[in-house]
Amino acid sequence: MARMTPDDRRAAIIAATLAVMQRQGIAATTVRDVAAELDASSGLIHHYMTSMDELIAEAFERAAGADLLATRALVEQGQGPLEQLRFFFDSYSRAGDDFGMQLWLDAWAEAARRPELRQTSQRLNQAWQQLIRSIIEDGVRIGVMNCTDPVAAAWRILSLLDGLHLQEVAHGDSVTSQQVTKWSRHGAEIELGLAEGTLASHPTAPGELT
Amino acid sequence: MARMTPDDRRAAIIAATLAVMQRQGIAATTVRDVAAELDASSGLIHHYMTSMDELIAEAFERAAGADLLATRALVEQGQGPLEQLRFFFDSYSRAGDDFGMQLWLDAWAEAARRPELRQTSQRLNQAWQQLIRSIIEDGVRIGVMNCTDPVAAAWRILSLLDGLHLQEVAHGDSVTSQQVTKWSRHGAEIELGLAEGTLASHPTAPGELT
DNA sequence: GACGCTATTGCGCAAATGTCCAATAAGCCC
DNA sequence: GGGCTTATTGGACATTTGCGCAATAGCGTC
Repeated sequence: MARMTPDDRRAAIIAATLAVMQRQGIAATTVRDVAAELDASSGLIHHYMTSMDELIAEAFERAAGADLLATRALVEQGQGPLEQLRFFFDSYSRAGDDFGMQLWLDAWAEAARRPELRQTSQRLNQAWQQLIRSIIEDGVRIGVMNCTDPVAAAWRILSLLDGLHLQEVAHGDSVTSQQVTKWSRHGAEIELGLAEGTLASHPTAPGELT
Repeated sequence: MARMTPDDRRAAIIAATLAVMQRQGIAATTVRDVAAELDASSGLIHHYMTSMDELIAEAFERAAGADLLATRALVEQGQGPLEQLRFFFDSYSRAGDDFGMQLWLDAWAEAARRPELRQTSQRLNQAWQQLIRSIIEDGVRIGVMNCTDPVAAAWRILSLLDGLHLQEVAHGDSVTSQQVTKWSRHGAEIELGLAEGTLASHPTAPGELT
């Protein structure tokens, strides 16, 4: 294997770990799999990471953190809180695809037993909630949303999204992807006193995929 | 080890598995741990269970199924849909204590890799949703609840509960137990067009703990 | 071109895991 | 009490895991 600078190698290891994690889930990710993905030796991973925990926590943070940044960036392009919330849902459906969501399921379950992973997962979930909360507070301030407790409402909207996605990813045909999209948006409409359809997917959202 | 009838032994194995699962999580439950809990040999477990998957699925079903039955029983004691829904929340907070909920987190995450567990988990989640749905349909029929899509509303209420509990169990101090109770009930009130406080914990609910 | 630093290798080790199987012994019927 | 059924044992086996270590090789410096 070509010799690399420590920074580059570290980044490459995390990227490879991420690929394996997405393919097999956190629990089934092994040092040897990561090494194979890198086409390198297993010893190399331990030369950079002191433990498997550290490796997993760091890779998860990178994956989930990237989703958060992408959503934040898209939200900031929205004109006003309503469009911002619409973009939020657009982006979240994409970030919460099967791969990403299985990662979150693993992280939540493993959080009880992996302290580093737990911290990362908690911090990112709080960041998601704050993103929603600030949109709601803006919406209330300019009078397009109705909400007496933005903190609670933000946790509810986030939890509803996660709970629905969870059913879709864990059980497949209980709840379909379209239902998650439709039901979660409608839930937010009810929560914030919006007319039905207000949060329906914006057909010309910037950065839209498919 | 004393010789037992197959039925009794099978029940004992499942009970022991459950104890280990609660202590260590589903992913970390091993045949040897279960055998040690039983104070029996590891071979005995495979004499009754064809695979580890079956063992785990069956133990999970027993634990989660009991919670469902308990909640159903309590709900049936409610006079009218409003009290029934109140009892539902009372019972769910109890069923969803840290042990029970961590089990669900493990189950959802492991569902992708354990087909039998996946089936069990999916079936039970659907049963929970149907329980809520039937309460809502009754409530709409007699005019005390307002809901145009009981199926979607039931999934939302269940997912909201799961999503909030998830934060509480996985992250501890992001969301407190009281907030889960308060926020999930208020979410259902908004969803069903009920006055705030309608679903607040009933002080004299039968079978109430603590 | 020689030298030194260190990225990289490749194997070995100990522990853990699911599964299987021949041997043992406990209860039941005659 | 003898014999049959089968619950139960206890360990063997192959595999996988995280981790450590001595050896090797790539790259910069003089």
